[in-house]
Amino acid sequence: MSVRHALLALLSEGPKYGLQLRHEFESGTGEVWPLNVGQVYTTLQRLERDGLVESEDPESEGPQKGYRLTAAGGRELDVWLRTPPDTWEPPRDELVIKVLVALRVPGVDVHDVIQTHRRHVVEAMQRYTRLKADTPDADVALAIVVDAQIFRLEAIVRWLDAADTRLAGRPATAPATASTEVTVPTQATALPPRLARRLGVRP
Amino acid sequence: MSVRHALLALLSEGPKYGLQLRHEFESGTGEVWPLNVGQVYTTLQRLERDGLVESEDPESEGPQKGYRLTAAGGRELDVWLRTPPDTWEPPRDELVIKVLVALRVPGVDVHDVIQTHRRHVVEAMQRYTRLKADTPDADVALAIVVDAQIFRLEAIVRWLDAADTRLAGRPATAPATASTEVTVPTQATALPPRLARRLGVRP
DNA sequence: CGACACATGTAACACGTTACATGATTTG
DNA sequence: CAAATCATGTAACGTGTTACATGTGTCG
Repeated sequence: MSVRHALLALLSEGPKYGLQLRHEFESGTGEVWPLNVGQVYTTLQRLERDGLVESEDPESEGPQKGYRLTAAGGRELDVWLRTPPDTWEPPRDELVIKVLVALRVPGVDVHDVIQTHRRHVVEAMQRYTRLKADTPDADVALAIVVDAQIFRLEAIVRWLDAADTRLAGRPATAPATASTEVTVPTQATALPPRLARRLGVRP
Repeated sequence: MSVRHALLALLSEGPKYGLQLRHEFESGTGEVWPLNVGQVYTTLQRLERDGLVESEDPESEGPQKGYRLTAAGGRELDVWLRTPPDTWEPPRDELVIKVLVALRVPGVDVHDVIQTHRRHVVEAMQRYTRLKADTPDADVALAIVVDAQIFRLEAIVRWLDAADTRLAGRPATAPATASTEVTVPTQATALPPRLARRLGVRP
């Protein structure tokens, strides 16, 4: 539901059209999250259907089709800005589920699984910490996004450690029929492509 | 993608049927995340279509339709268990987007928005901290889920504070045409219904 | 019998992703 | 002119949600 409301927010500054909204969304969030153009158009259609947005006369100016925020759209936006994301029913967390179900898979050592993930997360944290150092002070949006990512990853590491402790001294599930050793697709330790581009780094 | 693979994990213990998978998923994750039955069936169908799972003769026993993990399913599961969730392209974070786009909404004080969310998140943290104290030691799954939630919320609070600092002394956007004060749907400070039930608390 | 739980499924919808199609305008 | 960019859209697919439909068996 983020895109829908983000578009409303951008339109609160004044009428805008599809591609423009894409650009402003991406630049406004530190160029980190790509936004599919197709989704912009379909979302605008749904917003118009729901009366949160109006499209202007396509006759007026050039090939662009401008959209304007309605009063109802303004109210919707205002509520969204102050409504906390569900701290209520906690969101399904893939990593948590992964660790918990790993407990029931025969022949899998949960400690192994946890440590594998820990390594990856720590690597990612180091990448972002480096990126933070390289971020120009002027780019507040990027700085804020990077902060969020670092804090998030840090929390994951702490949780992995806590879980590892909780699960220590636990009987390993019976070894599988055959030891299915699988080579893991190790991701190279480099910047995510978008962020690399963001900093003008050539891969 | 969590449900798909979680089902594979549960099936790695042996053949199971739809409702059974639902029960085991929920009990295995601390009874925190409800799993829709319909989704179980459709997911099983897709898994069978993709050759990761086989359905047993429906003739054999009673009304249940058992599913069995295939070799391909086992490989898929093994890879999934050791593949880190995308630390790569960071996941779109609704709260981050909310704060960033709030910067561009006329008449909205970002500091206000941030503090509103901070209050909600701290409240949620307190709920979960209390819940943690009430959780019997035997319930490892629930303890792990609650840990994850607490660490996650803590990271959000830290990030909100960092963002607030970064955005301090920033010119407030021009006041809106009319001061659109909106009463926020304040959620009662109580346990999430599922967790309340989980602890046998009567609402 | 009637209500309830078990068990399987389908339908409709929202959101997100990728890919493709179609014109208009700019620019080398 | 040809290619790239701007601008708008559509189609197909995966996942998740809610709601409904249908049978069977059990128990008061």
